[in-house]
Amino acid sequence: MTNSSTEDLMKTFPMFDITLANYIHDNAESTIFEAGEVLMKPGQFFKYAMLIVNGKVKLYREGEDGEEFFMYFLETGNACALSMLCMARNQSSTIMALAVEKTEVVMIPIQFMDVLMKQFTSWYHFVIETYRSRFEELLIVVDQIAFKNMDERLEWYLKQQAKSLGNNLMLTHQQIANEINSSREVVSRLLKKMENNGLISMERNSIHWIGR
Amino acid sequence: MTNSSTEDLMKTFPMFDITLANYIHDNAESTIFEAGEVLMKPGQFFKYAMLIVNGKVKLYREGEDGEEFFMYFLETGNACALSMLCMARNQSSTIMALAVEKTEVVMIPIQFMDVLMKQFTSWYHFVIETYRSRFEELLIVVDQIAFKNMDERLEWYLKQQAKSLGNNLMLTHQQIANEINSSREVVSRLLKKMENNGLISMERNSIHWIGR
DNA sequence: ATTTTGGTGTGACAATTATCACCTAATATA
DNA sequence: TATATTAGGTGATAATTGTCACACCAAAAT
Repeated sequence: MTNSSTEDLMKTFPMFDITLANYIHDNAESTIFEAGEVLMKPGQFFKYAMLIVNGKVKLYREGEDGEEFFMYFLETGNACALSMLCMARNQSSTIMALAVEKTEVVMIPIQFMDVLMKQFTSWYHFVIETYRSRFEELLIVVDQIAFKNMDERLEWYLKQQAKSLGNNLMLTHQQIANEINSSREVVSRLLKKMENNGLISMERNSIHWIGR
Repeated sequence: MTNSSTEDLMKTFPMFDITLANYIHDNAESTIFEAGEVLMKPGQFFKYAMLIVNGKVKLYREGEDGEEFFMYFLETGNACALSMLCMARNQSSTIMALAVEKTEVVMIPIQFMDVLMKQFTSWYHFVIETYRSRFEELLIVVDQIAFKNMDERLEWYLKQQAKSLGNNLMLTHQQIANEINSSREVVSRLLKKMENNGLISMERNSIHWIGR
């Protein structure tokens, strides 16, 4: 592995056994994705488990007509549950992962999974915790789209973005519309309401989250 | 354990180690839920991992006003990912599980989880496979509600039900409306269209799935 | 300096879905 | 048998969201 040392790995993934960190360091590749680069896109067969050593990644579900529906963030110390899922089934992915800032990813080739699973208890724990936490996030996404109207969904979306990216969000109305599967006009009108209610302030190309 | 023998367990969960099956048999309780009984409801703190030894269970996500949105089925040989999830966090559940037929459930108390995880590789594999497959199902649910209109969602819903419960579905329009978070009138009208298109036939209290 | 481009605002209208009112028919109960 | 209850059908209308048309303006490009 090129970029990260075993020590770096242990800092970001403190639940790892030292021998596990070494094993990963010896057998995985470290890749840097610049902001805006795609880590994983639909139709791609996936041969790696991905660990986020540093940075931030947005995960999207793809619609049949190429819509990109935002689901959740992966942050430093997270792993991509989907990459493991695709690997396990040797299936093409149905999601898109996008680096929102410069992101260092450790990519563990599929052939090492068996050894990792068999030899390292802490790897098992990590994989289970990864699934568990992504599962929880996905349940909240289901709540939002099953039970809530656009105004509440938009508010929740912005709150999530602000939590991960800070209160100054460089987003156009069109981008937001794409990510919540709505239309620019609807988003513009709802944002205007939110601004009137003092929940946000707006400028061209950016939204400042104030909150309640 | 009262009802099932170790041999029964091994038949339903062939990926289990024999020693694992024995361990579970010795330490878990077996419970029978009759059709219509609730296995797990929101607000309940969960102290067991649940394995479906026999029967069928419907999983719902609960809305704030008590709406019950259908997500997926658990069938013989499945486990409830959510029960593990709640246990792990000692959190109250936010889902509802309902037996749709007489169902035998093995309930493993939380205090045995650590031993299971540490001692039995086949238990680890099983838990991971459980999360993996439920995760996939949940992604498809997201697809449906994020991208599809009611007519397509209704068709998909009926197809799922028919696949699990057989082509003769004992469901009222009101029940269906509750499970897809719509209203009876909308469901009635859409079903009428589907009947005209030869996709289903209807009687009072039941729908016969024909398909394409 | 002028033009082009892209982001945003807004009214009019369309499509989808939800709600209300009221009806008929089948089934259950007194 | 008479009556109540529940399932289902249907038109009218409302609420939400999506689409179209077009205007305005700021930033970027020429």
